Amino acid sequence: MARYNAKESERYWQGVWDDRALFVTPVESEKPKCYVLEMFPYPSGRIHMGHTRNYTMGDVIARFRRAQGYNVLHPMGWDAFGLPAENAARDKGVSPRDWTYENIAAMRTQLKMMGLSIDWTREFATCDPAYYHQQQKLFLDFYKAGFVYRGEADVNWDPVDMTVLANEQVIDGRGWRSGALVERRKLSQWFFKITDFSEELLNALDTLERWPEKVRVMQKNWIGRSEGLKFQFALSNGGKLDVFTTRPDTLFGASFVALSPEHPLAQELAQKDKALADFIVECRKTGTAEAEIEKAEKLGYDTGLTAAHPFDPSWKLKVMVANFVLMGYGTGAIFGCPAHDQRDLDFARKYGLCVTPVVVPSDADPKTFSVGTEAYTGPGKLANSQFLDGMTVEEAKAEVAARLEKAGMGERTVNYRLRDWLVSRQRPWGCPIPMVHCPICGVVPVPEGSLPVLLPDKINFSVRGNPLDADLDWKTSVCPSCGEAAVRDTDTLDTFADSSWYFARFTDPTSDTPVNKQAADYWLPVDQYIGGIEHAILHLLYARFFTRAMNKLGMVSTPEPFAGLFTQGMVCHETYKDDEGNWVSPDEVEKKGGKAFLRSSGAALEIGASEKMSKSKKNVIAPEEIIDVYGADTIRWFMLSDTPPERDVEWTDAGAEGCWRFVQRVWRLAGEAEGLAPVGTAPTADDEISKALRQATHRAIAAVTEDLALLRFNRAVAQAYMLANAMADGEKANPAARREAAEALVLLTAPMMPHLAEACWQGLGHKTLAAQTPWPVHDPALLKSDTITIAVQVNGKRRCEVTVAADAGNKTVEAAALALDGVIRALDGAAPKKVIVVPGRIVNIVA
RNA sequence: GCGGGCGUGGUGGAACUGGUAGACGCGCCAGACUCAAAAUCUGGUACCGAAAGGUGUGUCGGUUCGAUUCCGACCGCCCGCACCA
Repeated sequence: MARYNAKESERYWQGVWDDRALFVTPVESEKPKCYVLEMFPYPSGRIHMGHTRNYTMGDVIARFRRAQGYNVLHPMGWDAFGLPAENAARDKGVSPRDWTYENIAAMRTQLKMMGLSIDWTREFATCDPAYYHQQQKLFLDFYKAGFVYRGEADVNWDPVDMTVLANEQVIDGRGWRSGALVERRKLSQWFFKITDFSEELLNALDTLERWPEKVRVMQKNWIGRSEGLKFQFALSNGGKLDVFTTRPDTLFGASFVALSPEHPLAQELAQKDKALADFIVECRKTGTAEAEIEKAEKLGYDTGLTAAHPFDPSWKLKVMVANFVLMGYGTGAIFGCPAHDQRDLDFARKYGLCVTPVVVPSDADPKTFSVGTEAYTGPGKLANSQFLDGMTVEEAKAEVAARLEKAGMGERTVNYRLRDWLVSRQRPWGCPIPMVHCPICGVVPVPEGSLPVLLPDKINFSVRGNPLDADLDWKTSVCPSCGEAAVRDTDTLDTFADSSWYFARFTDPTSDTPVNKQAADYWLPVDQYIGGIEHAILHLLYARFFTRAMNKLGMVSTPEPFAGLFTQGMVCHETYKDDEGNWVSPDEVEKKGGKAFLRSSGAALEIGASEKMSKSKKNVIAPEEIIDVYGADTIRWFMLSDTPPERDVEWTDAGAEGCWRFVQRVWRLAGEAEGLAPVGTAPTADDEISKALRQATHRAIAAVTEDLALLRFNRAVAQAYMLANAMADGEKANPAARREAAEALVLLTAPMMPHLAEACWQGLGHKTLAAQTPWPVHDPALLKSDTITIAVQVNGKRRCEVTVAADAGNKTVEAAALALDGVIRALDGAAPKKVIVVPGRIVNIVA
């Protein structure tokens, strides 16, 4: 029999699917819906192994659910705005638009070679004017609803390139491109009011049952809810100072009050105090580099002001400015209780402030309990605290809160770590913010009828700063309100905005509103979303925020975008280094007996750890080369085999060859079954071998169905191997049973190796397509056997096994077990004290 | 420091809610076919032991008739957050 020609076959079947528009999703359907989505790619120009893993998993689910009778939506698009296009434009002198669309065309071709069952009629790129037109409408809808506001923000400003930089673009305090020292500047910027949704976003995490626990925990920590008390200190200068604390119980242990260097009061005092101003500048320097923060010494500056203790106005606390107090959390001011907070303790020890324990552990004596170099943060009873003495921490918290609230000096509040989302970017390759700045009317939204605000045809990258800002033709506009000359907002939206609602747009990508509610309500939420763990917080949190905001505006009915989330692991490969320490690419390497040599010279190479494929370590394998050699089905099968999908997988040549062998094996097994019995022959099990084969077939159907539903692809793969092995054992089975097994093998592997399945299915004499064939259903009667073999233990140690009738009673099983030679030998004449029989599982004899 | 996860053969990994540890793949070994090789097929493969048997899921202890699974302590690795009051 001829070997399977993957290349030819794959091209052929992809053509057949295309011609029949097999994966174009019908608008109306009586079937239950299933929306399968993988995180859409950035159009870098070529797909990498990570993409093939991600999209293969999604495709398996899409094909599996389609076969099970679901109406499946499985679309694809492009996250097409962003920096790489700007860099390419600047470096190569091409337009970012052309560069992006050329990359999209190249990647689309590569993805199509994978044989993915995607509805390509719904494809769009976020840089399509039609898409960002709707995004601008959405922005204005959010603006009208109060979800968008303009505020001042501290940003990383590169004074040479005259642009804002993202945090990761600042290296050692300098711009990554210009090398200039980055300044912190206060700029007026647009914000999305994600903090309005803090509570909802947090609470709803509990409803996301099909999300990884890990991601939910990360989001929970990111939102960072803490309950506490906000209250006021009266200051010696007559002013008031708000502080936030989660430990109001420790108020009598207070020994100072501290302000953030960025606190308005600190700033105000610095205007008349040169030394304080210098101190604040000093704090700012150490404040940026992340690694240093950990080791940074606690520094403080005594303002000379004092604060009166709320329960004893004669008790004065020093007001310090301290480098460890954050302006962005709470009120930017705290009271320090050194005995029960490590940071406060470090600070107090350095500046000689008093340390009074007010919470004493239950096993310690309040009279002698003291705090040395470690703050006590555990539970205990209050002491040295007047009316709080003897209370538990919880009781004391409530008492202090109640008293301060009653006195009008404070209130219980909930604080969040989450901050509003700054979306302004001084970048030319993004969605223009549809706002106009008028010298008379101020900030005015562009009227809906004047949308979209299109990007200019030509973007000049030779100017300093944002090309949109330098493009006077583009920038100049008129005020929609008064008609006077005005300028456009030259900022664009953070590209995370683009990916925050694309899943909703896919449900009707041509709608002339951002979403078509009817379509969105039919399809949303996404039933299975698949992507990398690196998006655990930002993308997924932003998408949840957008969905909630759209929900509030009545645009979609679902509050959550993704009912099921799966985060797949990375694709890794061994690394190689030559004797000079240079990385060597796998295609220059020859491996012999577990050692690596340079193919060109034969020089020995050092084999390093398996790491995520990356250009810098040169350990990249190009998917198109693998497809070229083995075909798409082999690479798909590899991506699903062995390693659980959430873990990192290592690409190996040997593994790929193993997959290729299996492709051939399935082809051969199907070919052997071909002429045995006509299509549709009812299988019978009139002899032992046929019965065993039929049982193996139906066990495989049951197992693969369950495994695929739970995304346990590696186990589904193992089940397919087992069925193939059973077919080899069942060569003597009757023709109908062999055909049944072959058809099951083909259909069960069809979602994973779809081209091979079509070829085999045709070979088996079918006129229909495997992709349109219903999923096989197992016969429960064939999962049961007449006899079962169970293990027999003596004192918990396995000694032998016994084969009994499946419906044998415990007494029968017990008697059979006790009669076994192995048991008699192990008992060595002793009488069994107790016999435990777990039906169908085990017998344990206690001697 | 805080939070989360993970430790099983030469190797990737199976083992459902405590019930035959090592499914399935890779690798390796042997055999068949072949002039030979490749491909393919068949068998074997946790460790010690000639065998009987013994030992084994990071380490130590506990619960249990029975523990990879549950509990406690420790060791090691990975990920996330990090002066959040």
